[in-house]
Amino acid sequence: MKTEPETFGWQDLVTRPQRRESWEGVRNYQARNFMRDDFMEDQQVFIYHSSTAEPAIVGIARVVKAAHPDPTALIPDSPYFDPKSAKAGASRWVMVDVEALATFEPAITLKRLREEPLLAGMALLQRGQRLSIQPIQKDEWETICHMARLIPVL
DNA sequence: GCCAACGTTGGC
DNA sequence: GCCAACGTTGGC
Repeated sequence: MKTEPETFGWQDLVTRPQRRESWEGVRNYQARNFMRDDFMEDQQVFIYHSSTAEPAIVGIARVVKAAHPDPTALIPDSPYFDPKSAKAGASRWVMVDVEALATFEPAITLKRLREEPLLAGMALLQRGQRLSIQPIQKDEWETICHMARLIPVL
């Protein structure tokens, strides 16, 4: 799951009550469908910082609540307001709730990801890939988990 | 700030 | 339903 740390970063998640937050604001159908169809409770996800000086995978979170309607689509003042949802009277977007589990120390930079041959096929690294929610293969997950120390968040 | 690569919109 | 114009993403 990508996020811009200036808006909502790993440290923000870690310092939330119970280290949990609703992942609101995803406004792309394909990304939404990944959350809706593929995100099971207890599943683990990588959190990635984008649009920052050192883009990197920064930690692992766990899905604590599967996809449910994202109400920010109905709030006119929200940056995630969606007129079509408002007109229909129901949000067409979903969010999942996640809980911070462990921090990569050091964070695994995009540069290092690109340098790892085993990750050549990883979705994130493909040309033109911009989705804020992306699938990852089990072997890619394992490879990445071994690229840095994992410090449990507590 | 540039710009490639998409995704979305809306006139027809 | 096509597709040009426009908007967004995100690394660099």
